[in-house]
Amino acid sequence: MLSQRCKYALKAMVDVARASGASRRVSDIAERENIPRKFLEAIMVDLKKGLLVESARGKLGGYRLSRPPDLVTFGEIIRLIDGPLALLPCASRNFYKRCEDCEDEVTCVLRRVLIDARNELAAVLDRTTLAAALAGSPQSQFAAAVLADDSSIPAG
Amino acid sequence: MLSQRCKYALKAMVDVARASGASRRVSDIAERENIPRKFLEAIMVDLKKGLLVESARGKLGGYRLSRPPDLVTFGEIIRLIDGPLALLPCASRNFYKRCEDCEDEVTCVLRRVLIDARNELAAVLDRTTLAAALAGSPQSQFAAAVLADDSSIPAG
DNA sequence: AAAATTCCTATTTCGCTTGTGGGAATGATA
DNA sequence: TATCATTCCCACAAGCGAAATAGGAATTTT
Repeated sequence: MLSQRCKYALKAMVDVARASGASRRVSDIAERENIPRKFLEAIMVDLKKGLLVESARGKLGGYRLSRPPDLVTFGEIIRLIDGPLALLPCASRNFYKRCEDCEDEVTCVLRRVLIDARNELAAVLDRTTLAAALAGSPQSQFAAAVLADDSSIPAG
Repeated sequence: MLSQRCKYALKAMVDVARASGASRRVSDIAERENIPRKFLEAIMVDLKKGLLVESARGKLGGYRLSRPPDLVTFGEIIRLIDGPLALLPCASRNFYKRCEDCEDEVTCVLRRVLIDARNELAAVLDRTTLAAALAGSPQSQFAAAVLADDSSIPAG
């Protein structure tokens, strides 16, 4: 399950994406999406640090996407806020961590299954972009190819 | 991510499945799988209440599967211990709960995406059985058909 | 009767999540 | 310059659940 924080982040990103390039204020997003304002402020800072949005301060300030919405995937947002998509760290690609209590990870039956599961889940989330979601149809192979991040993959 | 509890449950179920019908003691499972014994005791009781295993007390006591291993899926175990597979309750099939802060759930863009995600994830976990996992190949369409539990599905 | 097991109840400890509050830094406007 | 509205930063508090641990009751075999 996603954290409340992550759910808010996703809703906020969808909201910002709807602005088609324009800026949106935190207070407006918060009111529209029913998110506590101060809490959302902190979340937006995280999204900014993750380079998913850009910000402007002052009277005409607000947040806007730092990329076109067809280049921002749900998987990317979720990883930034909540971390791994996989059900266990040992089955994660981007947040791999060895299973402490596991004798032999390579032959671990459980891990094999959970890697299958994570791959299917990641396939959906890394291919579905904000643009696709707003358009209704869930596909954008282009973004999936562009955004594929295959760094630091465990051997086993 | 799965809880530690759920990871232990999965490892224990795989361990019990390896016994091919025989009983296994909690202390043996705990030692083999590196799980705190008292903690595992509580987990096994949960698995028993969920009808996934049967128990015998006393000197020759222990746990065994209550069904053949090709009729026990990973999805079933995870749901019993951790609850929904979906990333949000409003995208869950077996643990559906309305999203409080959501104005119109039917048209919610986020929910549509997360339902896709949950369906892909559930497809893997509900079709992969203990038997299939132990055999190495991940498929058992038979079990998926038998165990499909389509009760209480939200309309929207 | 003794030993070994499952099973039940209570408690503890710890860290994380979900916020709230105050105010500093920044930028537009008059 | 003064004012106002915004992002941004820091601290903290309350609550909650997860992960155990402990002790012993109930049950079954020998």
